[in-house]
Amino acid sequence: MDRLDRRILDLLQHDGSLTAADIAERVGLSKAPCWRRIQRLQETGVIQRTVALIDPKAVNVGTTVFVTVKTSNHSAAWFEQFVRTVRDIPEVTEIHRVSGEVDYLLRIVVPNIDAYDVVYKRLIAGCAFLDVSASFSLETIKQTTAIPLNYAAFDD
Amino acid sequence: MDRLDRRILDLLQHDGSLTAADIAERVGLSKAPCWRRIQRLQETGVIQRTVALIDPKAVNVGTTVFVTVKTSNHSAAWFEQFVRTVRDIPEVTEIHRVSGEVDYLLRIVVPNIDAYDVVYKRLIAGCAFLDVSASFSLETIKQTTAIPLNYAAFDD
DNA sequence: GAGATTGCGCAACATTGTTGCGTCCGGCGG
DNA sequence: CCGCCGGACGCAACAATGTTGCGCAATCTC
Repeated sequence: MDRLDRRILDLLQHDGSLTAADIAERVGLSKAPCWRRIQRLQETGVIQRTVALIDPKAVNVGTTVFVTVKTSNHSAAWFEQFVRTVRDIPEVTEIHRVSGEVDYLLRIVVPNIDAYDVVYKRLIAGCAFLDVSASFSLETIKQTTAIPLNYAAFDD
Repeated sequence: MDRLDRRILDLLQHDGSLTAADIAERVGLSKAPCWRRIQRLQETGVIQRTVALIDPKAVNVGTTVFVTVKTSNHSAAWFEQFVRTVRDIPEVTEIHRVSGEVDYLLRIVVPNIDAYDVVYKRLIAGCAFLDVSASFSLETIKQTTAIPLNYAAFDD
């Protein structure tokens, strides 16, 4: 993993439809070795996958909700039940166990508040919580999947 | 936008490297009209773009922090200054104005806690806050960019 | 300093993207 | 009831891109 790989990653995480020839030209390589680097980055899992990003509002799923959760039952059994409950709900796009006041933070994407309530009821039906608190996104000011690659520390 | 478009979108948001022929076969279409549908979805902005997803840990940027922010200055000028401050920080991957106890929620991606502190200092240098509270992700249980497309209400 | 290793570039071939055209189905007006 | 018209599909050809093998140069190792 050198500077070239980093530049390739940065190009691809902003535009995954770039051709190997495009990238080769921009990083100053010919297309075959560039393609092989991309291939290696995929096979080693540095590039997990490439996906299409859909405009949520264009498909009427434009409401994002952040839900914080507290549990009173800090057991492995509760955790497993919790994961089983939330992992397969497609509206739940992120689940983090976090430090601080709350125990878990969920990111939920739904068409509207009514649809959130359906998800909420499905949550509390599958699992016991000490507290569940929803915070609706009124305006998404920025949103990107790009990871900052300015940290030069990882030149192997 | 019909059922076929929805299936195409769902395939592409899980694997953007699928060829038009692959998708055509899975949705029961021949490749030309399928390609034209994909093209139309891109041109109308339903598909915003396709990107490569990078394993954060593979590039040593594996720490996610959720930062909630309160302001005492609810003015348009403050908002503009806030957006200017945070929008161009690459470590800040999401900015939401939210309902509830706090005013804004930021999602920040950094290599470690020290790097978060650098971002924090950059934040408070550019903008005045009533409160800033960080919550570190200790474990990412689920993470996806896929939007739930099970809502059949949008058959135009 | 010689051999081994790694990565690059060139060139050929396979696969996929892209376009034009003819056909079929469904809706609309005569 | 019939014929016209618009939209979407399928087929086939062509252009662009992905993919692979091979030879060469630079670097590292011993």
